[in-house]
Amino acid sequence: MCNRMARTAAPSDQDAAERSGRRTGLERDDIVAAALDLVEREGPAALTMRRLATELDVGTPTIYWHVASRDELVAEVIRLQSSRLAEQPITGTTARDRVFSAARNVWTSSIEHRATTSLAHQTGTSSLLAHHLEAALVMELEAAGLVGPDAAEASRAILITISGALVLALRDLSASPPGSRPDELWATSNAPIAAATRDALRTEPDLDALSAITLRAAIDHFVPA
Amino acid sequence: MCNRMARTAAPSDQDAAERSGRRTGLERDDIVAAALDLVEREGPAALTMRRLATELDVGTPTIYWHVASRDELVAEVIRLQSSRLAEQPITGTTARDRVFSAARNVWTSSIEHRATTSLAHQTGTSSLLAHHLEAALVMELEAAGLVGPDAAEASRAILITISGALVLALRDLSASPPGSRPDELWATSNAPIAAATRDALRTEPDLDALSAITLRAAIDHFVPA
DNA sequence: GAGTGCCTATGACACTGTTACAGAGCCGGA
DNA sequence: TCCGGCTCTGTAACAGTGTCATAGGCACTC
Repeated sequence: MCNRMARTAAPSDQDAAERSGRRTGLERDDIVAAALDLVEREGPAALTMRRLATELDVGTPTIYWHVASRDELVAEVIRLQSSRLAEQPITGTTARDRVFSAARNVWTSSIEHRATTSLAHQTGTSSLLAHHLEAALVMELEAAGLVGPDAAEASRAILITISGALVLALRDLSASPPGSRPDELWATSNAPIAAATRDALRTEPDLDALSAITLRAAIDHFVPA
Repeated sequence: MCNRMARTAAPSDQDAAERSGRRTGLERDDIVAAALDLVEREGPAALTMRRLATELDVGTPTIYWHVASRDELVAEVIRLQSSRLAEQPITGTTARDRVFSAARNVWTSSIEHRATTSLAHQTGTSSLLAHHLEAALVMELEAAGLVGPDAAEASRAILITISGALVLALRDLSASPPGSRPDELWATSNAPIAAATRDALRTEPDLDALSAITLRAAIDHFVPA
């Protein structure tokens, strides 16, 4: 027992300079940054300890010296991405518009970095990823007059709407086995449904618009005008 | 080339009797049923080909003779569970109440069989799992006066609401690494938020109630009274 | 009895996360 | 100058995973 778990605490910034002539200069932050880059480039499945080690031209145990486990690495990757996403501009003049804008920031950035979003989703760290943007959303809710449990409830309802739409938007239809894609299901279904409805259900939805509409509905319900 | 992929088509029911004295009588349906049972008992992670083979007192290749791959097995498990979930009673007199009841059936059955729901979620087969209940929902939407794209849009918005709440309800907080749980995040956050709001965000939400409220909001917006 | 198909076990391959161990390179002190 | 110790890294391995090539057994038909 001795080594690992180093630098789990915060103070790891000022010593970056004096440690100049270490070995390879490989730092925890470098590993996390490389991991995030790898995920963004080649998807969540590419984030393998060996693969990441190869990317850094290093052995796998080296990574384990800086990071306790893959789970912790993933959490750190999500944390980094979360901080990069912070501080997005919120537009609008009315309270509802500003809340919508703040919520929309979560959606757009999740879609733009879908690989990282999927990774967070798979590892149950979505709340970590969205935390900064969620804080901005809560601030707008308070500005709209909601405080305490009301603000929490509205915030959660809004995020439920977004993450539900993300589930649909991020799933990989090409990876699902034949016969389990929605359009096939509706095509072979014998439910007593109008042909027009069936056709509508078979077409790929415009999730960007659908997400916006559902979001509006939630905001109109929870945020006072 | 020869064997596998057997019985991928439908006609596999009437020959169940005449094949009485085969070998062990192990059938594709038995494997799928055992897999579903295993998942319900010990969670999605327990569904391993070797584990399932041991459960059936059989070698792994035997499973691969009946089933092409793990993905196909999972799809079949979800399909089985979906058919078991079908035909749940819908209550209510008004159109909106009946739509709410149909949508609520998806929620309650997903929560009751959370292991299977998680499995479907992880493998991107959620639409397969919910398909029968979704069909019932669409029928109620048509009864409420929505047809074609309108019905499809309302159906999707409602399912977005439910699956979003399920994402929150099914995540395993104990598995997430320290520092990434929502209550910790809000405790350490320095966002300019009222203390009451922060406290509310730190408490575990009543997702059952929250899901119902958000669902009501969506229905009120999409389904005419 | 011989042959043909259906079904099954043995054993292996490539891959994953993780770690025990041995050893480099640099630091401070004697 | 040497030397111990700390920090970091490579080699090799363990226990898992999904998947498959191969060989064989069983029940049936001719």
